[in-house]
Amino acid sequence: MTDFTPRSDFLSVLQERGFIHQCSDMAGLDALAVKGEAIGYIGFDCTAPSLHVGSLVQIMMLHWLQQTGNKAIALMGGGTTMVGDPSGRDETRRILTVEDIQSNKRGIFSVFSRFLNFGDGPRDAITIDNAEWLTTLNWIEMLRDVGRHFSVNRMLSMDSVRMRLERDQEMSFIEFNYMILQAYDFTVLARRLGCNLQMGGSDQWGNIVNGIDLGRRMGTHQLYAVTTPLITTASGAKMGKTAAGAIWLNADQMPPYGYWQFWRNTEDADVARFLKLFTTLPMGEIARLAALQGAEINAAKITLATEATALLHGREAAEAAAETARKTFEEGTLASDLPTIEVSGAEIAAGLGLLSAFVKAGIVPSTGEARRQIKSGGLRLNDAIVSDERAALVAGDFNADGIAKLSMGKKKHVLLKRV
RNA sequence: GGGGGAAUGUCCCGAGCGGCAAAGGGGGCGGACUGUAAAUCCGCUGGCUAAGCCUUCGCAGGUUCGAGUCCUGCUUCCCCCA
Repeated sequence: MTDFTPRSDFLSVLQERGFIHQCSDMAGLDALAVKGEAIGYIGFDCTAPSLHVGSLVQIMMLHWLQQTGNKAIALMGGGTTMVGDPSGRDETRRILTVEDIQSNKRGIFSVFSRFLNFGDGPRDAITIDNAEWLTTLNWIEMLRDVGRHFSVNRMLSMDSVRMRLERDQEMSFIEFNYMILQAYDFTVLARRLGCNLQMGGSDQWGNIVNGIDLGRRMGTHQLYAVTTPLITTASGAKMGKTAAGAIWLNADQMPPYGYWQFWRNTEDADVARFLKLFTTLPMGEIARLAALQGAEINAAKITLATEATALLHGREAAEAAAETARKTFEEGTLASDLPTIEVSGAEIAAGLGLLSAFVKAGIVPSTGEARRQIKSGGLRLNDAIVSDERAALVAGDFNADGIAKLSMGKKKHVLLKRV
């Protein structure tokens, strides 16, 4: 961003932590935030049962908005999800059923309570679903009150539309309307709740500015926009897509240990940036951690992992994950809260093959894959490399507590528990 | 409505004279080197009761000893004309 020096805590924090990609009017917004009068919202799609790390920057922004004495609104896109945002997509989104959207909404909301304090007080965060007003809209009224303010010429020139047209890709009318609905949301929130700020990812800039524009034409108070940069890793990959798939925020889809590991494996070059964005550690502490060199930077990664996990899953779960990792990687001993799979004594007595055991543990998808991994020396039983693909588990492979450890590579470990 | 083109290994892109478990990438996984990092190098990347068997090239039939490849019909998508 520019050299503007904000006076408000809100914009100061966002600026020094690297949240700001674009802002419609820093000075104007700053003046509101100084008085604690910024009322900002971010819309969240309900296309999946859980948000993933990609939305975390946005959530952190709402968190800071509230922490710095302003009001935060989490808008659930129950209505807009029925339409589908074409931004950043080169294909039409799958149309979800209303039931799917409802259950997705519940899953997503469970995450917000970790980052925001909800309630009825003036500084409490609130959540609201745009289905509330979008589903009852009257087509003719909508055209007269809102549609007249939109220029199709300009809509056609928007990135999300233009790209589709240039590539000769289909864009349905329903998607074409998405930006109108999002702009309309902004004005509804402005009128109902006094909302004056919309935040979002950089891909939302066009949609947000449309909302500001519509607000002006429809006579709301002045509205503002802030967008975050697209967060990629230093090697250019999008955040949150890894080997195993997306990094979900809901614990049932990504347990705290896995979440901790995700942050622990951050690239060197990303550590400082991520500490600023995804933890609430003071800037001084972050500067100290960022100065670490070479192998010492691992200490910073551990802090990053624990702090980020604590924000989402609580301090206790984060410490437990850190301890599990310490035992597993530094001591090479058994940590009891690694993922555990139970097997019956009878099954073992019958001669459970190692190949099947690895499949059962969910480490490999098929025995074929297990065989391949054995050939390249990737599988281990109790830390000993498995070389015989015909081997079977025997009683001696289990320790006194009836536990055997199966591993693939350095990072994947699963315990087998005999019951 | 008329004419033309496309669909391939269930991650993606993409070659494929009738003998094909099917070239090559990307991505991913494992190994070496390291620091649970990056970069680099090597290997692997349909399933199984595994020297064998089974299932894959949009769907359904057909020709053939043998079909991803040829023929017929269908579905979906794209382009041009109206």
